Amino acid sequence: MKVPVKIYANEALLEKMQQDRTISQAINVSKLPGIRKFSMVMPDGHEGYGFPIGGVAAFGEDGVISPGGVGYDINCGVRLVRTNLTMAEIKPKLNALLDSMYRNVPSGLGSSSGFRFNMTALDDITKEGVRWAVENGYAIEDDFEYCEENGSIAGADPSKVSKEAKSRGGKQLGSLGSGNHFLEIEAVDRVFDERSAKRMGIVRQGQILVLIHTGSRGYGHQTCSDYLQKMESASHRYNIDLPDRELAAVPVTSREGEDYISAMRSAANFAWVNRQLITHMVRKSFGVINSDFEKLDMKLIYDVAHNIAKKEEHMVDGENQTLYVHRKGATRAFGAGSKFIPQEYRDIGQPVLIPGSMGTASYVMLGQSGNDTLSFGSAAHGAGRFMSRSSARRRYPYEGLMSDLRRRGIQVRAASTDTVTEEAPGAYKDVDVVAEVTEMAGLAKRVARLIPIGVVKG
DNA sequence: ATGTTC
Repeated sequence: MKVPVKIYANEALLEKMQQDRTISQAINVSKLPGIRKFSMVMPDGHEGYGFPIGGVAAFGEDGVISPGGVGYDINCGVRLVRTNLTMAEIKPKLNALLDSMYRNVPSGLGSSSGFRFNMTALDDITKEGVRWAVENGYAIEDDFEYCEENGSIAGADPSKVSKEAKSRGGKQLGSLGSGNHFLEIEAVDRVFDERSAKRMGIVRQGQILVLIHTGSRGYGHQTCSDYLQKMESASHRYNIDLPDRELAAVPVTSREGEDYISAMRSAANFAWVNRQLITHMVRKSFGVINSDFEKLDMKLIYDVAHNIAKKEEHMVDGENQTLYVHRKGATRAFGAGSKFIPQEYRDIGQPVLIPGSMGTASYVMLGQSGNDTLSFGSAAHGAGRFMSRSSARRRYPYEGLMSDLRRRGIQVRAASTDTVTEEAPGAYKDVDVVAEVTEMAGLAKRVARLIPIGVVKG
């Protein structure tokens, strides 16, 4: 090990991590060339491909970049949109709203969207990200302001993305996908920090918000696969000693490394535009509540990436260093004062969105000052899976699960019964515990707890 | 996560 492994957990979360390969995977990561300070696991960590999910690792310019440290779903992430509606106003129209959202936003495995972009347009989109969406009428100016990286990460080069990735992804831009991806109608359940909540336009208990969780679909998946394959042989060529072949990695300064970074950034912009197009359709869907949805104040609160590697400056051994921070199932969580936080939030910290599993709470948090030293400014990304998909399917039969959710006041629209059972609340860790541990560790602090009243799933 | 073993 070149650096220690640091795990943020309480006893129960740690015990769970000890039952799969989470910790041995974090140890493997700690052996990679050029790693700085720690190989880390966030409180929601569990076993993943090569790197643990919930893993954070930063490499210097003498170090490596690894697709396994980003994940298959490049820039999988979450965005939160507010409304000025209350629970009482929306309740009578909730079914119509969910039907409208389910109709307007294609979901499910292999789903394609109603948008059609040719290859030139797709390349422009992945170069420019949300800036393209603003210029083409799919976003308002504020949407750009309230995305991490403005939803437009620099250095994307779609010529480094395969034709296959483009042809898979092109028809999927503006679709939700499957697995744990969702659209959720949330009601504010509890506010922990009124001043900060107000800054985000969260002003009362029972206020309705919309949470959108999806990523780069087949475009990012194919890009990850392509580069894992290329790097497997390249890793050997650069004499990188891999403790696990799933950790395929190359020097950040190598041709293969630079190509992957350019392709990954293209996929990241794809994901931001995907969440943006879905936002556009969600806003339109609210037409069933008010024919003029612009009266509903549906502003973007924030959009975070939780599967990405970012070039950032951090203090290491008393000097400012350029690092490639891999966050896989982990959220950037910069504290107050960072110039990378929108002006409106700069004195309170970067919003961190922690979605729970279907039917459980989600959290709005803020990056804490001092987090930079602790975790390169990172926090958890969700509840974290507790049970395998197959176990969840066996344990939670569809009909019983649906009636249980209905009893708790949660309406569900889903493309697949298997997806619903695989995503049963019991298949995940307790998000309340993850949020509490994240706060106690000094990574991010709780601002608001949200509870779902309507869910659209793939 | 994913045209879920192209």
